[in-house]
Amino acid sequence: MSRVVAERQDVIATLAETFREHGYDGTSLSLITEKTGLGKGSLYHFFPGGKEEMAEAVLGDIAAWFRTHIFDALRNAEDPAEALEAMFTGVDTYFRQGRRLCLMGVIAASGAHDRFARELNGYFSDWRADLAATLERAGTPEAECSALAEEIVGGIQGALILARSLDDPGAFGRVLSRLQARSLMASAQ
Amino acid sequence: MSRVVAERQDVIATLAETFREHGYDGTSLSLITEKTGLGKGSLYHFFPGGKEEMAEAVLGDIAAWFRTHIFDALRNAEDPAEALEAMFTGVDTYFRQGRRLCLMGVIAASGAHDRFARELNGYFSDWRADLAATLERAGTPEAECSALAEEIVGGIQGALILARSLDDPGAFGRVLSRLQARSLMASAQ
DNA sequence: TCAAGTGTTTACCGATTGGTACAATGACAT
DNA sequence: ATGTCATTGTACCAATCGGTAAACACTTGA
Repeated sequence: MSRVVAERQDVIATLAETFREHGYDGTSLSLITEKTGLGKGSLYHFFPGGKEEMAEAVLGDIAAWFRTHIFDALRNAEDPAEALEAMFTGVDTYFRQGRRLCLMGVIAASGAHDRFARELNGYFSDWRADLAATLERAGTPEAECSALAEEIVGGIQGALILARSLDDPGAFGRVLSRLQARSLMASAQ
Repeated sequence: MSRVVAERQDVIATLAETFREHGYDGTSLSLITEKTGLGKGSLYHFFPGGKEEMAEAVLGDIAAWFRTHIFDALRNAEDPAEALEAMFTGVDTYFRQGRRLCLMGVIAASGAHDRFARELNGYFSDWRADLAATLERAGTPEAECSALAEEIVGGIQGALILARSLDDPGAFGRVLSRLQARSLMASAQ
């Protein structure tokens, strides 16, 4: 039983990397079969809904990870400034210093975006809301919080695309530090 | 002769919107046939290299547009501050107030990114370089220019993805104004 | 008038797509 | 030992994929 769950988690992790690298439409079942080592029989046993259900599972998994590791940490932190710092380092690690794309962004920029609109909307609006609240707790002027949160969440997505396009992962870290510095400046006002 | 060129330009414009909306892998030849009203024969007459050549033509067209309307305007402007303002309003118009994605970003976030790596790299590095130079001419501290340009170019991409994901085009304009304000602040120092 | 492009239509190609059906296998509790 | 049920391999499906071939019409300059 527990082994089954663990294997399913492994499959989801492999699916995530495959979708990240090839996009939703670029990920064929044969590619999934190759990457996961699972035949169609197994795949459709775990995900009766086929490719769409696989992507949903992956997006759900990612959303859960961010919820527990980033969003909850922002909301529950005693020291909001500390939580902000943890968010930036956590994000830098998660996206492998700019070498890994965000699957939410990948889907949003693909033709499949309307099929997963709910997941995308939830992810980004949760992040924006929790970040804005934490910025305010950290002392950022109230009028500034929402816009700054929007700028940071969007900036992270853009930095990932920029890093990949320029073939320069370092660009991600540079933009990230600037965004972090801005959140510090705002809360020091 | 001139009509042929005009028609080809129309086809490229339709191709661009189709790729933007459906991504590279999500754009099939039958979809292209439907959107352009051209059969395969005509399509392969104009673009013997098939889908890849169509995308290349579109990317080339977009790069040329930005070169003449944005990059050159930045470089040749007498008043750099004015050129910066023109860039932000031009970008806002081009991306239809956040309702239109950037095809360069769409390709970068897709599995086809390595096939068009040269185009992507050229677009983003040109933009970054010309923007950085203009920021410096506008009085931005030298050490700040390159990083700020990077932040702005990336920020625009991220804002487009954010706007689409939140189904809130206005988010694009809000981020854009903040980026513009920042470029003004930096050059006022 | 006629040859030479320039476009377009239509039929077709093998390969691959996402998905289904089902028999075989395996582990495991009774 | 046996029945149950989760898991898997294989064969198969119609539809669509990107691309090719060749006959066809239209314009145009000589």
